[in-house]
Amino acid sequence: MTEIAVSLQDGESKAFPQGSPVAEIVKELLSSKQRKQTVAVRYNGELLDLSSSLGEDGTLEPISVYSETGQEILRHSTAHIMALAVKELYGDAVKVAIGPAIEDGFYYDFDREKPFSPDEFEQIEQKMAEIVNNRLPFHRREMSRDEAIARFEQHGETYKVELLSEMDTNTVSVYSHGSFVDLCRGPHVPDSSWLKVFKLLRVAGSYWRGDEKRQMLTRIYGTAFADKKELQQYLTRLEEARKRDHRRLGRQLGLFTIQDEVGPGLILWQPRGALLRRLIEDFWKDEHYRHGYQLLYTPHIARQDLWKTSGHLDFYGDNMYSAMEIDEVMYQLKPMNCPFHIGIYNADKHSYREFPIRWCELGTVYRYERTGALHGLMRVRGFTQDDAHIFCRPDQLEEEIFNILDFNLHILKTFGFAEYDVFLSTRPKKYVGSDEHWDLSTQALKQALEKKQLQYQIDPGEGVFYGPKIDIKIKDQLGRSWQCSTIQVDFNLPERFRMRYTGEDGGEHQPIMIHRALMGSLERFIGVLIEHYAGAFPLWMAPEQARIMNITDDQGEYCQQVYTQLRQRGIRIEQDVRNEKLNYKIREAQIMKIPYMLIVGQREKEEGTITVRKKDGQNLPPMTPDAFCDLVSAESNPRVA
RNA sequence: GCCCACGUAACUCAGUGGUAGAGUACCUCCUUGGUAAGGAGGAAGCCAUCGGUUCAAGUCCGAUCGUGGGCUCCA
Repeated sequence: MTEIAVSLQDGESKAFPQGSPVAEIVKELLSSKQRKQTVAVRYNGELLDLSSSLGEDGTLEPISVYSETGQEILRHSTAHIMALAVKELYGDAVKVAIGPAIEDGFYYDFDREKPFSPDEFEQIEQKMAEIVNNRLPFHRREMSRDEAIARFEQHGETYKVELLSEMDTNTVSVYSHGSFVDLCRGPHVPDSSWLKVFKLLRVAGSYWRGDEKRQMLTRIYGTAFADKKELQQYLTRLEEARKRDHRRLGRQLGLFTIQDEVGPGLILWQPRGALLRRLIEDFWKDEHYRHGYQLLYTPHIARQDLWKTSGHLDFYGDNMYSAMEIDEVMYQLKPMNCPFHIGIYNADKHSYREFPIRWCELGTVYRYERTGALHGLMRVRGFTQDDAHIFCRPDQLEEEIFNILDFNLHILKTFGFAEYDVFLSTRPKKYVGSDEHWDLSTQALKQALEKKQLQYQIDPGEGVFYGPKIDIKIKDQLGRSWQCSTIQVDFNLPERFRMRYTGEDGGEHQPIMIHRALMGSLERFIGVLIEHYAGAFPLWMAPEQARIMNITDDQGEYCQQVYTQLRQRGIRIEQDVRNEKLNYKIREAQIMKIPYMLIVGQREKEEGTITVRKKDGQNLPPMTPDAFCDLVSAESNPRVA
């Protein structure tokens, strides 16, 4: 007999024949209850819905386990079951911290003398499966904060006690399942039998409350899904993401290498990567010329005194490399380009009529990053910023910021990024400059954002020491966010370096300085680009646009001839005249993600043509090399791409 | 920097204390083949580095360097 079973979180359960109006039943059941509860709805024992939240107005919202909320509940409950399993296995040797659901899964932080190792996953998973099979109910209870503190203290759960003692509510909710009681807001599934599909993924260290001065805990990450198929899809997605990891593709496509001998976080650009970078740089320079910028070049080191004047030594010293002595004077590697641009400014007297002055530079800087922070191209120790500094009058500030935002979005769009997160970062704890200046510049950034009609979030206290900033973050394939663009107002350096201009009134005034980078750093930006395109770059930045290949040795000479012709016309072409089968050559070109393969056999040689095979496998009708040139030039302009 | 894992040929990886392995790439030869891997042979490794345990260490232990996943920090 088919039936619907509805179980409430407090353990009560009722069955009804199929066809019963589920929402009505649940509503009726819940109407006699005091609090919001999660209820499970099963058809023939199969889990169908997580229903929850009898709202204030008495309406019922069913929650599917496939919905975002449903998944979150599943995962959160799985985290609790994992904690229970761990407690049952290791008892008082383990203290629990926190265990939330996160994007794609959950984690739980534990404090244990010997950190967990993945070798223990099997044991824990087995225990979890056991608990799931026992259909252990989740019971929600409310108690006073003091009672809860007493309870957790008794069990030695000091982390929970710390959390509780900082809460300002009098009543808290706890969930119990078996021997494990956890401080938790809920909601949870009614019982553990809901949690069929889960997997522990990895262990990681994490500081208690995210504070590196506090206890290092062991975090176990896992995930849970409504069914096996969903889990499988998730694992497949991870695998796909791994395939487009820029470190893997960087190796495969011959773009860059990082070698122990040279040092961590220092990039060696291989010929193809160097070409890709040059194409990006050329485009960047060209666009800056069009947008009224002038290009600068500055050195990599400067006297230490310069960094004292700029305040970098005080505020950024931990990230700078040690000084070197040259002719009894101390010098240091630059972590930023700004002081040099200011030096160029101060080389001349300036008038308000020149403003805004827009100076840009692809400036290579060196910053000490802790080893654990390094990550492929994304986080390195030596990198090239696409830096610029704009000097203007206060009345030009807002408009200039607006212009930069506009330019910024144009550049990102050309590179194929239409989605990003925008943040406005405000005054940090460690800062220079007056509060008045900070407020003024924060306001200008805000207004420009609003005028540009950009959605943004406020990142409180995340500004640089010398000013507030707008950051634009791009997401990589694994969903990690990388800050690329940054626009920063600075009232500080102009003051420190006594920058001046002559105003309309003939008096001396101080210019406002804006720092900005659009791509952030070439290294990181290219890293994001590699993952974004999975290495298959658009024609305008593909290091190798075409590869010509002969079928037999007979066409070797013809191949060479066409190759030379196309190269002279500026096509980025390579030739493959090895004694290999065509299949083999195509396969290799395909793996290298080359947009066009030009095939020449006997037929083409006789007709003076080439056969063009596109990356997607499509063949174009035979054409002359000249016709191909026209085709490529039309397609390889970034401004129309 | 902190926690865990890892480091073997150019690359991807086997190798659970007893003579160092595979596939790919590379070199030579055969093959001249029309849209994603033709065949045969060859060369290639101080098993990251340093120290220890052992009759014996790629394998066990420690340190250092590096990498990966996180935490913290950040373009």
